[in-house]
Amino acid sequence: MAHQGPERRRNAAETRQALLDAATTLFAERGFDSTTVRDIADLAEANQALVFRYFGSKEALFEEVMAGVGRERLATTPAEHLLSAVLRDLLAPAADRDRSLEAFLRSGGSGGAVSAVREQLGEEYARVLRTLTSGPDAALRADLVLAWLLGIGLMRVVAPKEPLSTADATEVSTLVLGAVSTLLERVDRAPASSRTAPAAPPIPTQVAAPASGRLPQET
Amino acid sequence: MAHQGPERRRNAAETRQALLDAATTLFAERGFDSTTVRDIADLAEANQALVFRYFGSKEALFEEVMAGVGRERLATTPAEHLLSAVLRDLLAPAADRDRSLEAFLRSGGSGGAVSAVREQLGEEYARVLRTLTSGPDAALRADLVLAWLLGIGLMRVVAPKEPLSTADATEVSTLVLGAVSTLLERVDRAPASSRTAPAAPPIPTQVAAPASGRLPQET
DNA sequence: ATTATCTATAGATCTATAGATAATGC
DNA sequence: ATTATCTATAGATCTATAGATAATGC
Repeated sequence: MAHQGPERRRNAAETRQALLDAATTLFAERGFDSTTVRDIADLAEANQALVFRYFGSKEALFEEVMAGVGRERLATTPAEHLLSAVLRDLLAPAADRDRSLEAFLRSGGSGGAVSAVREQLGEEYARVLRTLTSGPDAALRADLVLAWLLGIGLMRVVAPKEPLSTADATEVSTLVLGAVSTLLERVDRAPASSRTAPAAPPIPTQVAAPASGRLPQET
Repeated sequence: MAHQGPERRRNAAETRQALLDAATTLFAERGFDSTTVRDIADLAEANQALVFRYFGSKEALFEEVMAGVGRERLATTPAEHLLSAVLRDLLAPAADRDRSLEAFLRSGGSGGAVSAVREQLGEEYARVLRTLTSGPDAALRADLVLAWLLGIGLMRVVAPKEPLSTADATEVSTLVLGAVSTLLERVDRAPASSRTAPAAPPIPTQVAAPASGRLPQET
């Protein structure tokens, strides 16, 4: 019950960040609706009114959470590794997982701004995945791959179900990447378009090496 | 604003059913948290207190909603058609869709009893899908298929994303069933088990004929 | 003096219950 | 007389704001 960790000396920037971190954790664990502003402030060991001072509203705070980690990875991961990077992340222990995806999955019931942010993030992932395949229905195939990733996240985290929720990450990746490469490569339906669309780059069917997303930046 | 539809004469059974239907619709559209008991009563044109009289609590009402349509189909659909049946349902217009799946997807942030019901429904689907494949990791493969279905539902309904959200149902089914059959059939990793486990039944790769779930029962 | 933080509270919910009312069946 | 329905409200939230307090930098 006692305070723990180093006392923060009055520092707006640090307090703001502590609130953002606490919000990320709680939105991921309980979703938007079930998380109260007071819970967030308590976890951050800050005053509840500061949430409004620093972010304006609970919804604006959610937007900022969703704009965080996930987009960093999108920007730094090459397209052909995105799939295995997301899979690896999804299958990692909760501590070093990208919590914004969980927040996404647990906030399906919230409307308004929350809903808008959710859809926007989906667009961004799909755009990158789309570059992995070609042909007339490339976008649809890419969406299906994204859907699979979301579904796996759902069954590992939100509605945990054995054996998937505790299965070995490599085994899951192998199965998924195998089936996905089938899905992305079979473009033999419209041979006429083989000249318009260049061949899609091959999808690595093994788990990629750890991404650089979390490495400290060096000069 | 005026009442519409035939006035219900005092009839507990009918009122109860009207509340259950309204709850199914609203839980599917907004999730558990964002739906209020008063919304449900209003849609059912009933008094708010009757929700508690007939169901006990909001959570108990949710449990009853989730126990409905989805389980009917589970009981009546042969395993080898479940996959395409769920797909067809998922891809159908909102009006004749099984709303309990949407309620499931939109209630990821709710804990307690709601969470328990969610996990239980997942178990039941997975158990049926599991019969479609064999080998040491059959259960894992079945989970992955279920995850895909959930993810597709998510991107069609909860976080609608073009082109998947409006894509032709048959086209989606073809793509998914093709990739899934690859996933389920490749059991060549453990040849020793080919004697213990009988060959899995073939997965139809076409959309099945309309299920019998909604046909009126004849004598 | 500036500004990060805290107190107190308005105002709007929401679930759930107790007890009153009124329509039905005998 | 029975019981389906309604009124009124308790009690517990929750987001958000206004204004007070107190730690920092000059």
